[in-house]
Amino acid sequence: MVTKGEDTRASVLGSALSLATQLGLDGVTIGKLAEHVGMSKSGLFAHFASKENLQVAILEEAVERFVALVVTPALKKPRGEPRVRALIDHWLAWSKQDFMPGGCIFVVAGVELDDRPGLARDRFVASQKDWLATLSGAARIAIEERHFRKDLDPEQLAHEIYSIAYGYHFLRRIGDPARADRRARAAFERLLTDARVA
Amino acid sequence: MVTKGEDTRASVLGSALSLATQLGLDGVTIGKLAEHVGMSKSGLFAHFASKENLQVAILEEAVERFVALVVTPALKKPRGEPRVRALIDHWLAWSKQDFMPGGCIFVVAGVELDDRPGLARDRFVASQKDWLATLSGAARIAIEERHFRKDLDPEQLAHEIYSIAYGYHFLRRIGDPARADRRARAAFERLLTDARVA
DNA sequence: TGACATCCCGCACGGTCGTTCTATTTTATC
DNA sequence: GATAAAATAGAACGACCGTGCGGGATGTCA
Repeated sequence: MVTKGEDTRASVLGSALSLATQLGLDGVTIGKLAEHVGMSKSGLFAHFASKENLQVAILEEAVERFVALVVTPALKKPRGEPRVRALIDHWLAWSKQDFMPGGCIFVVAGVELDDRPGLARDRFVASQKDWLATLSGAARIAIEERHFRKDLDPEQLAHEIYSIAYGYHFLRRIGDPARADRRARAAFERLLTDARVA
Repeated sequence: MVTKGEDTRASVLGSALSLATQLGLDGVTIGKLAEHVGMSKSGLFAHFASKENLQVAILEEAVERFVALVVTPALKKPRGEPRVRALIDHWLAWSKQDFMPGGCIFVVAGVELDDRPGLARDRFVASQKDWLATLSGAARIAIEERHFRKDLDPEQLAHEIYSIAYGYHFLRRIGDPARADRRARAAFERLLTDARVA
């Protein structure tokens, strides 16, 4: 059964996630968030007990959605290159989700939490390590399936996929988003072509 | 002649730049900055007249240093691939500069200014467009010099160099910085190898 | 319907924010 | 060394920050 409190908390987190992509994790103040969801500061605050907890909760909400929208669907694809491609495709779609009007929350969090030890940073770093492991794992499977070259370094591939996606996030804002999309896809194609067996 | 005011302003901007890489542009509050340089809030504030101006000034200081440390030295290298390589090498060194303890200021600014129209954002976007133009220009010259393939898309190459560098910035923080460095360099090598004439 | 737990609000607290005054000190010029 | 100009300090402002407390509203279940 879903209590009223859990319900409120979930919808607050949805708004908080959206706000965080635009204003940063620090920019999501209790006051602004409360106004945004039509609650009092203190009423909202009671759900999280501290701002740091709120930030961690935002990250956990984001990870949950990321897994649901990117990782899980890709795992249903056949092992090997198709699964790697699915991860990439869903990832590109991810940073355009409506609930993240300011772009990928992990990019935002990465910059902010960089130099700030604490629970939020720990949670973020763990999520990114997980994600890199997922990427390199999929690449390793593609090698096993003989889709990719035997001498391919799966972690290097994961690193480069990660870079292109993060670069995409920035370049989309500087120039024409459609062009950035095309260029990112072209970069991925070059990457995959290079990874395939000769 | 250098007046006292110009001198103070310059040293304040140096501190502000350092702080901004760790706390973000918004995180550089007048109070913290004043304490950091041993001045009063109001005395410091008089130099910039508004926080937005301060942020723009920080960006201009950063651009100036970037040109001096990355662009200008590379322009002294021979046209073609050597110059492209120099741009890349100096760029990697750039984000490790002592005066940017929190990493590349442009990455930080990019995330923060994303959704915030204003002078600071305008200044940032202009700087990044300039930089992309410099990169693709160097690539175009390398094509003319027959170092790179004739059918190479210089803007695509610029886009990919940009992505690898920005990805490097993030990956350096998640795992082992030395490993991130090696992987970024490997990615660049692959990029250049692919760009060369067959 | 009554009892009780949960949820939420109003209010207040000490701090810090950006910014604006006025006054004082320091610097540059003759 | 006098004087005008520039640089800095001090105190104050209204606004917002994160956070705690006490009580009223709302939901849950016998």
